Amino acid sequence: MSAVSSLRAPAAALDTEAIHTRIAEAIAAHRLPPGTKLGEEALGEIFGVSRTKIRQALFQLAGDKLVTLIPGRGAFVAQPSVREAREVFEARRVIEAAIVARYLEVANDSNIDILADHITLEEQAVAGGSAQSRNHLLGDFHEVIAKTAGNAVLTEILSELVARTSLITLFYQSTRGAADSLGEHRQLLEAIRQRNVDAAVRLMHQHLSNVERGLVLREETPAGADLRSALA
Amino acid sequence: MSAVSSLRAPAAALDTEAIHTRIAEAIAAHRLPPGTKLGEEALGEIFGVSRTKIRQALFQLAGDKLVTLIPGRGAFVAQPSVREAREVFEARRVIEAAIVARYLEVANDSNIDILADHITLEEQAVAGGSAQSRNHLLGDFHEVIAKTAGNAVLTEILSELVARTSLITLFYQSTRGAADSLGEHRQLLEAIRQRNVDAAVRLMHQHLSNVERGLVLREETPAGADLRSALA
DNA sequence: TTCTTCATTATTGTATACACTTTAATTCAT
DNA sequence: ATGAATTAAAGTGTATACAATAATGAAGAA
Repeated sequence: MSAVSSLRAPAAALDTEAIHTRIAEAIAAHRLPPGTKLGEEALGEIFGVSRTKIRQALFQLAGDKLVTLIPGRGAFVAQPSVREAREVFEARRVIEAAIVARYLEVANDSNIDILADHITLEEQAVAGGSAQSRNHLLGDFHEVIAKTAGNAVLTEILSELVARTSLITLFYQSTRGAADSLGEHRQLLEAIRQRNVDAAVRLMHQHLSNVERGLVLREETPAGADLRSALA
Repeated sequence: MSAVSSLRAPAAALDTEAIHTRIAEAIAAHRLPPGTKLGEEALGEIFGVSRTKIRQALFQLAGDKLVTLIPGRGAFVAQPSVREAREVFEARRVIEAAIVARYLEVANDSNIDILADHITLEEQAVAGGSAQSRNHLLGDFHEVIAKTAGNAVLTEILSELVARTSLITLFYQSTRGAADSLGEHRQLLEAIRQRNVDAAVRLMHQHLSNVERGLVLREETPAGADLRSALA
């Protein structure tokens, strides 16, 4: 590839999946707050594609429950209800208790070291990183465990729930600091190192309940954000 | 509405969601076997809409893992791998164990009567119904419990897993009769009537394991089916 | 001013046109 | 007759045009 082409080329049109990922990440990273209008033409201009691909991506995002489609009105970043928030946390407790138990069945020492490294990253982000990278790493911790546990179906379900959790914690302004979650992750790692299944399951359950308890579960309606600065 | 209009009208164009549902049901009901090519033009003609809506529906179905999208080649009814089959059953055991426990917390006698009525329908279908209605009712049993348990997030996840299970049991020709599942459903109902949580959870777990064990988990590749007769 | 009504504008919903890729068929060489 | 190469057909990927719907704003009446 020539330097000229990389300068002048219109950046090889993104496909539907790439657009889906970009928007999903922007929502999870809190760059697109709940309620934001996702106009098709505006998104198409940002990504340099026609509305066709944008619409497909928005349909997929609606399937992920990250976006709400209102017929005739358009797409908006989802505003999870209090009920939905509680249900997502309960679902996560159910699934992640099983995942952490399975993790302890299959994980070897090197798997556990990878988890420890991840917690080190969390520590650095809590110490000096952006709120965005903190949130991302804290959610990723759960996905790392799931991936090692080895059930791809459960892992994918959890990924969707983690993304929804990110939306929930923004919408219901969490009163918890990232340091609280980090501490609980450390405790969980300790139980894992000791191969204590009961303790690990219990800690995972408590951790998720603590995060849920940290939410201010009242109905509110914040405003939207600027599309271009969030995505471009 | 006049009789004339109902005779002549082109049956009010179906929307994307309706098309999605129709195809999903056809797959779950085994009228569209795994591997069947889902041509966009053919589907558009069947439903009387353009490829635009068909494509949106196919994208959604791919998200449900009922359809596989191969770039440039088109959409095909999914052929779940042996690994995926096992993972779906494990996921169901995890989720449904939690659901049945929650069910016993919230269900009143009238809820349980509804479940009993459902089993009566299963008995009738096993006695004299079509294979199609038997399969549908046997899967529906699990969804009825989930719905009563009251967590919509878990219920929706389970619905998708039940649909995938339907695909799996067709692809890996089950050696079990519907009567086996019916018997296990009856046992489960009995435990529920006695409000025995441990027994109910154990029976649900065993039931799902038995269904999985009834599968012939080897790789195979059956042929496709005729679109029009399955959907029109 | 404030509410209602109507015209205008903007945006979504759908179909269609075209480019490009894959598949199939036909032709030619071996 | 078999297989490779070429050409035609069919189908998917994307953009765009048009129709239908909803949001916006102006004008007029209370």
